[in-house]
Amino acid sequence: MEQMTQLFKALSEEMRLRILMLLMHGELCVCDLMAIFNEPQSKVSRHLAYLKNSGLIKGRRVGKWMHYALKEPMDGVFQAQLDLIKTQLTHNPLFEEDLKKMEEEKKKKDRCGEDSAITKEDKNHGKRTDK
Amino acid sequence: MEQMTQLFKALSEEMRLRILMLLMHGELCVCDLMAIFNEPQSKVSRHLAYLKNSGLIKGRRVGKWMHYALKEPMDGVFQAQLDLIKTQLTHNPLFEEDLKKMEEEKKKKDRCGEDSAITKEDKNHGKRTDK
DNA sequence: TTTTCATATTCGTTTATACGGATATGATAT
DNA sequence: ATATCATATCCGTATAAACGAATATGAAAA
Repeated sequence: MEQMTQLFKALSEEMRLRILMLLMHGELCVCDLMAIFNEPQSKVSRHLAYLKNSGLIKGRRVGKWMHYALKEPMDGVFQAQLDLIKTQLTHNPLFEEDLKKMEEEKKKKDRCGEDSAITKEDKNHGKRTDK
Repeated sequence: MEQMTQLFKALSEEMRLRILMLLMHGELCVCDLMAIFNEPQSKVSRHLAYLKNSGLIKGRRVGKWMHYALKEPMDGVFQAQLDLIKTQLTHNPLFEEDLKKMEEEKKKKDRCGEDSAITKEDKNHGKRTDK
């Protein structure tokens, strides 16, 4: 019950909704989100912390960057809510714009942890940092 | 967008969720809700006002009573959210208990505006509404 | 080790919510 | 008109959220 009200509190703030909508398409790091939203770092991090505390997302460290993704496995109730929200908000111009900016951001080579996955050996001389 | 965040704010409080779950089964007046929740009148009215301002419910005056019901027609996005919430919360003990108390409350004859519906003409033609 | 970079967290402040008790309002009853 | 009833709203207060700027932390680079 309290988990439920906490879920809705997490969903009741615009930036948090925007973050969740983006993470439905995959992992992102804080610097990506800062670039996409053009918002100060403390604000982005604060909302990420809120989402994490609410049980919606998880973070993992990749070198000096923090990558965030939807929590896996996601609570069934939460998942159903996210599915619904996705259908309801996907065609909203604000989110479409965010998505477009995200794609552009991902194209940029030499982003934070490079393309979010591969390419770790290059800089780490073959050593793996995790995963 | 703001309508969306406002919706989630409305859903992020326990009593407001309980009220909505009950109104899915039909109209109720403030005094019913006070009795079901055993909570002070100002608290119940405050949350009803919040739900009304959020566009989820409407009130109509019936004599000296105010009857509240889900807004009709309900915004499509809102309706989908309520449908989902209903499936997710129906089997929660708290809401089951509320529902049971609601039924008991409805059985009580000589409630506020009688059985929430008909009986408008009767009492407007000189019949007593309490006793 | 020292510096730098990405991010988290803290600080002081502002705004929003929530609460119970008290009072205002609007309709009916006397 | 006055009283009463059901409800809305206001009061003072308490807690939670939100913000940008500043600072702390932890990993990598120099």
